[in-house]
Amino acid sequence: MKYFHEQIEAKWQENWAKNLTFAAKNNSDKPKYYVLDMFPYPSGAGLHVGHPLGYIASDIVARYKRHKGFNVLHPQGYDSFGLPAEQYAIQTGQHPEKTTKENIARYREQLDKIGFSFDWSREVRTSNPEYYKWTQWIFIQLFESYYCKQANKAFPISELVKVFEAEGNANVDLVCDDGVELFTAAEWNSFSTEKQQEILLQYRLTYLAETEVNWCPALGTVLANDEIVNGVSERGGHPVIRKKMTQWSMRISAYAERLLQGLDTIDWSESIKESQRNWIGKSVGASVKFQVSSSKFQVEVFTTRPDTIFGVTFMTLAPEHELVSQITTPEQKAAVEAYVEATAKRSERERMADVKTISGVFTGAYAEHPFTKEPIPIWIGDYVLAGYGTGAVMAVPCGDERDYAFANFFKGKEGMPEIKNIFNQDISEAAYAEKGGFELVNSDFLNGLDYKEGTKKAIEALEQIGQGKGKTNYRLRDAVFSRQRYWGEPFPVYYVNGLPQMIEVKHLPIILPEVEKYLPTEDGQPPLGNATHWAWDVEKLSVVSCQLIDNVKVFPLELNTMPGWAGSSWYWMRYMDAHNENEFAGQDALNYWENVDLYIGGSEHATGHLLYSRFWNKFLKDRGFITPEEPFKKLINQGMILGMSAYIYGVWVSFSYKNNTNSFDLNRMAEPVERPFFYLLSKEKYELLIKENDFSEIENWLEKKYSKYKEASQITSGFAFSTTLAHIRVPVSLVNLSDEISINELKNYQEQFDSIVNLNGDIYKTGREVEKMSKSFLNVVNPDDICNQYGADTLRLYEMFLGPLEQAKPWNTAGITGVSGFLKKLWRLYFDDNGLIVTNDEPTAEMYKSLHKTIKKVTEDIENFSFNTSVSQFMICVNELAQLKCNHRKILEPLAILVSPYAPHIAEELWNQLGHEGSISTVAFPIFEEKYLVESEKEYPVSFNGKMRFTIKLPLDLTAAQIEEIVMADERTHAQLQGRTPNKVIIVPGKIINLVG
RNA sequence: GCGGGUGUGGUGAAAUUGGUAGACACGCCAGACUUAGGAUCUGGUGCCGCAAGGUGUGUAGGUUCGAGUCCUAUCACCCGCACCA
Repeated sequence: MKYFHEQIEAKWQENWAKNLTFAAKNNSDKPKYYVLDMFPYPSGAGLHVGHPLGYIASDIVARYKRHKGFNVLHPQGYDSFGLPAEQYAIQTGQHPEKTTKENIARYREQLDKIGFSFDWSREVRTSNPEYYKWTQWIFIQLFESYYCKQANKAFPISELVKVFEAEGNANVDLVCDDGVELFTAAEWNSFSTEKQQEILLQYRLTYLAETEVNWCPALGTVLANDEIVNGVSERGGHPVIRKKMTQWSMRISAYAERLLQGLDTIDWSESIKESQRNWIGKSVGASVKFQVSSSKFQVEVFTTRPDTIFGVTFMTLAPEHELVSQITTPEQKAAVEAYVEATAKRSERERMADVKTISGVFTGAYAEHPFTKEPIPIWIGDYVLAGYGTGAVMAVPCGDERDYAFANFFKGKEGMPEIKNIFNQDISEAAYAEKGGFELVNSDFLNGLDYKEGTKKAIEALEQIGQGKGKTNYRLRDAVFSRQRYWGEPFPVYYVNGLPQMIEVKHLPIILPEVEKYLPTEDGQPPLGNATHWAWDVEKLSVVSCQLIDNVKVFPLELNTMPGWAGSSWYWMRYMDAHNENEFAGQDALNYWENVDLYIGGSEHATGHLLYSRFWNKFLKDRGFITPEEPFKKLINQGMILGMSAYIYGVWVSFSYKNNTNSFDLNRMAEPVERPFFYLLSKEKYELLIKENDFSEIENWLEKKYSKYKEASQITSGFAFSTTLAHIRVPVSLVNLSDEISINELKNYQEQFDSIVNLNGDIYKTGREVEKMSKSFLNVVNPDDICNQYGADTLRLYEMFLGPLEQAKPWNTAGITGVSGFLKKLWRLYFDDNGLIVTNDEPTAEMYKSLHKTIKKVTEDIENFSFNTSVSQFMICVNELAQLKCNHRKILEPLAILVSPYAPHIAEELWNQLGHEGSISTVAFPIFEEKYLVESEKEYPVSFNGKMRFTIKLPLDLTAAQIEEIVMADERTHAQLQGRTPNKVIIVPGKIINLVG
């Protein structure tokens, strides 16, 4: 009986689906284990072999935990709102829902082929109204909450109203917008409802405010900071500009400290934690207020070096700073305005690109030093960022490189005084930016102090005169939550007199309306502006036609939609109780599953999804909906699987000639002149050509071949070839396991390869290079193809065998024969040509040893997520058992269970063929027993001065003295020592023997 | 510039945490069986050397009886952040 994966795998996949083998129960006597994959965005391109890597790893853990007696939750779903489907809709007019459904169907088909043990009965799709109903609900909860700094948690906004009614807002310590006005209880109670609403908006955890946002004109939408990479949009790479817009934001900054502290409690990789710490960007220092001379204005700055307060030489404001226009003197007005305008025109990217160019303008205004009362000139400069701190700095050139460079650049100009040095250090060449190794001088009451003492004392003094205080600043900004897109969750919000009103929870979901076009409207409204039925009737309590809007009973609905990360910021909770119609998940289910024990996904979500998810989790905890502080206890980032692009090498040859007056491109002329063609060279030859820059061979060949042209076309002069070296990617699907490609096949494949000329026959050996796996690089390997040819079990084993899960590694299909052969070998332990050969004989000690070695290793490996070494161990074990001619049930039954998390289909089949009913998936995992590994002898390595010379087999119960005696008597020892006596003999029983001297 | 990570055969990678470096595979070489081989099986394969032997984990030092593993310095590459005050 031979091993045919085709028959086995389809059979078991059907069996699992039919019997709901992997459906998890929400109550059980077993301990729970929740293992989750980052759910995919179903793109039109389908899966390549890189995508399932993490799913295979998590599936092994899920299956292993079931064997170990856990009640395992291992769900899967789709992050199905998002930009690509919408872009496609704009191009084709197809509803994104349609393409999304098609893509999901294709994903599901591909996933099913790999034999995952997902509990599909809990599938979620973020674009389903039953799901986004609860995304809308969470949004409302955030709106109805505020954050108390003292209690360090969120509370219902209704409680804040009570506080305002009783005592106003002067004594509350809450996270809110900058510059909220102070009021007493009496004032609050006298305010109109509208005014009260406006004030509350400044405290809510999701709020509507005019803020400076990242506007991407090409995508027609705003983007959050984490959606911008190097100044351009993450999707599509379009430029992004700063723009003031009224947008929904999430007050994630309220959670900055908890998001930072929480990192110490979770088992994530150091690099992801570091990314998050970086993103949160905590810095401790002080805020200092400078009075602007002869005016009512104050400039507030944030500094991490309050100890250098006496070194302040000037101040710099960001060009966007609101005080700029108010403090600039008439003489400087023109120059300042020109500078501000020039800065505004530059994109974020341009500004980032040239950080070395120093620019700035003096405003003409002066501030007063808080202690010396000396005048300090106020400048503007684009090295100061509007978005960080207060958008203003106190410049201390002696202690900061940027201030130093700025001061030197404008040295001698109006408004730029001599640099003040407050360190007992030389600053003639550069600033002294260290936080140690100095003593403060020229600093009045700070003289003689160091950084630590100086900082402390400076803050105390500033507090005394009311011009500063200790402050912790975070780089983390509130997250913009509106998108001017169609394919996202609609907000459950309508507007009365421009003020947002929440729709009552019982009327959710507010379903995404149909639109004619997915583009923005002509007057620049978001796509939902195209909807005809998009107004809220407060009497009928339903969505009605926009024509009925009267702003009395019928009001306009919000036209923005939520960003892509909304739906993914809580989905792990929905899996716990995926069909609950009354709650986002039931209390019992939430209490039972708590949070995710193991989360596997890509590191590209380090600062986006993973930060937002932690934020929502903490919020829902604060409001008493859930109990865990963190959503994902352990996180593993699988490494990227890279592609092996195939290249052909050669020269592009094209022709041109000149007659007396005109230059012609012969390629454009009618026959008989040929088109440019690609003349193939071997990779070695190509590299040699590049090195030596010698084209004579090709040119000679061309000269010969085309001499007839010269005659035929009667061109006597100016006929020329141009040759350009190039290497071109070819589809890896056409390349065989020996890297060879048929030129004919390639020509038939695509027109662009038509012009290839190969003088060495039809077969060409391509060069391989490791690159990102991508459709555009023609190097995508499809898991379906691997499953069809080698089987899902082989694919699973090979993906794990490639190397450590977290490492990036190239995919090379050629190597798959190793694991494919292993499965065949495994099968042959159980079957020969005539059928089952398993016996009930008692296995030998060696067979037990091989098995238990494997039990030990595989158990440890799975616990340590070291899947590649498990596969090696399986191979070792099967090789040994084959050598031992082992066909003993007592060995082969446990072996099938050991293999089953990795290669579940073959394991099920073997289990059944061994006469068991039902699935192997919950059979107890074999237990390692030390007794089978106990050895009586050891092959000792004998070293002389640390160099291993020979080995000697000795009983393990010998003492060191006995070993020494035997070794010293050995002939080979005498040969090595050549009469010398060792100075020292080191013997570690059971390990090593080393003779020194 | 700051932070995180990685350097081991022709290739992917192992190494019980200080104890025989290169397990397990791919590839390659030789052989067997075959009409055939991209099937199967056997043996070999770090490098130099016919061999004895020498040498070898990015580089240079150090600790140790013994270092891929620990310490110091240094180089290269990858990832993240970056005028963050």
